[in-house]
Amino acid sequence: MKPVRAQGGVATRTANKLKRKQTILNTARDIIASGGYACFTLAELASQANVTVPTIHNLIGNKSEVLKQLVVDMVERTEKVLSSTAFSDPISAVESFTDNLMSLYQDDEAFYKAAFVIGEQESMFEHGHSGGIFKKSLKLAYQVCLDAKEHGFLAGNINSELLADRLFANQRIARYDWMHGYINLSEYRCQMICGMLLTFSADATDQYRPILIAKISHIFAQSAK
Amino acid sequence: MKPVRAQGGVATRTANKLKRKQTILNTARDIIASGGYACFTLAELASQANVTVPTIHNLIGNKSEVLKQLVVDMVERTEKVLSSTAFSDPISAVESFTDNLMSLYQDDEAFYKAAFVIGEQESMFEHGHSGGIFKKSLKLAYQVCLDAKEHGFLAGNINSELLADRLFANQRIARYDWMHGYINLSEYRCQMICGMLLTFSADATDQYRPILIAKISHIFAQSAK
DNA sequence: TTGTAAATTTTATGCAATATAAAATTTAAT
DNA sequence: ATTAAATTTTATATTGCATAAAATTTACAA
Repeated sequence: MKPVRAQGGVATRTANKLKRKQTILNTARDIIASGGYACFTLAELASQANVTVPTIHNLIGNKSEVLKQLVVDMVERTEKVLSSTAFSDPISAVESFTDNLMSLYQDDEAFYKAAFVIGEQESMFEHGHSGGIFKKSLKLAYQVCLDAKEHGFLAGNINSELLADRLFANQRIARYDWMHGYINLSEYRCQMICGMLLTFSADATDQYRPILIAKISHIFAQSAK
Repeated sequence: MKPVRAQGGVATRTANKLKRKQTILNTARDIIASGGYACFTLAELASQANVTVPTIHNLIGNKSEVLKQLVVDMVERTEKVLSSTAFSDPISAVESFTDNLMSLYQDDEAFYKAAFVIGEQESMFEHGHSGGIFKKSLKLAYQVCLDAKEHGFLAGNINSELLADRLFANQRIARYDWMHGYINLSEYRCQMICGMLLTFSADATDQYRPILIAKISHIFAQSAK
C-alpha cells in the first residue's frame, strides 16, 4: 500500500512555484522596460532570470503565455485608475482621469508602452469581450455622459451612447500614438484632454461650450509652446 | 582589351527583373489576402511564386523589404483617394472622402487590412515624416477646416490646426478598429463619419450645428439597426 | 537524520523560419 | 555558337521556440 502523505508538501511547493514564477515575470518586465520588446526572447529571459528555457515553459508556458501575464498585470493596474474616477463636471472628470493615468504610466513608461503593444498583438483587447477593459471604459464614459446631461452641461441632442463611443475613441487614439512612439506622455495628455473635451463641446449647452473651448484652447496652446 | 558590349543587354535584363519582382509581390499579396499575415513566410512565397528563397532575397531583399513594398503600393493607392476629394460643405466632404476610401478597401479588404497592420509593425507611418501619408492627410483635414470656416459653416472659435488634428484622429481610430478586426467595413464607415462630423459640431455655427447633429444621428441610427 | 516519492530543473534535441556564400545555370548580345 | 555577366539554386548557418527524457532537488515522514 502506498504511503499516505500530508498535503503540506504540495502547498509549500505551490507557494514556492508562485514565487519563482513571479521572479521570472518581473525579469521579463525589466527586459522589456530597458531593452524594448524586440530584445525579449525566451533565451534572454532564461539567462537573466537564472533558469533555463524549459523551466519557463514549465512554470508559465510558452512565450505568448508569458507576454499575456504581463499584459494582465498591466490591465489590472490600469483598471484601478478607472474605478477611482469620481464625477463633478466634464472638465475635471476628464482632467483627473487623465492625470491619474499619466502618473501611473510615468513610473514605468517603457513597460506600459510595450504592454499595450503586446496586448494588441496578442488580441487581448477584443471590444466584444464583456469583462474586458474596453467594455468597462466605455461604460464609464457612458456614465459620465449621463451625469453631464443630468447636471445641465450637455444639451442632450446627441445620443449618449454615441457620445460615449467618441469619448472613448479619442482617449484611445491618443494612447495609441503614445504606445507607438509617435508622441510622448505630455503630448498624450494634451491630445487626450483636447479630444475628449472637444467631443463634449459637440453637445454642450450654449452656456457651457465657451468654457469647454477656453479650456481646450488653453491646453492646446500649452502643447504648442 | 575587353570586348565592348552594347547596353541593350542590361536594359533587357533590368526590365525582366522588374517583371519577375512584380510577380513575386503579386503572389505575396495573394497569400496575405487569402491566408492572412500569419501564413506569410518566405518559403511559402517562394513556393507559390515558383522560385527559391534566395531568389526573393536577390530580387527584392529580406522579408521586411518584401512587406514594405506591399505597404508602399497600398499607400500609393490610398493617396489617390486623398487627392480626389473636392470641397463643398463639411458633410459632403466627409461623406465623399469616406465612400471613396470604402470602395477602395472593399475590393481587396483582407489585403488592405493586413497592409495597414504591416505598415504599423514596420514603423512606416511615422507622423513626423514630411512626405508621409500622415502629414498629407493632416494637411488635407486642415484645408477642409479653413474652407469650412471660409464658407460660414464653422464659428472659428477653435484653432483650425487643433480641429484638423481631431478630424484626422477620428478618421484613424475607426480605421484602426477595422484593421484589427474589431469592426467591419460598414461600421468603419459609420464611426469615421460620426467622429468627423461630431468634431465639426464642436465649432459649428449655431445654424449649422443642428444640421450636423441630424446627420450624425441618422448615420448612428443606421448602424445600430 | 535519512530515505523516498513527487516535483522540478536541465540536458539534449527537433523544428521552423530567415538569411547568405558559393556553385551551377541561364541569358542576351556578339 | 560563344562568352561574359547576370541570375538562380544548392547547401548550409543561425536564431528562436518548443519538448521528451534524464538528472536533480525538494519536502515530508519514519
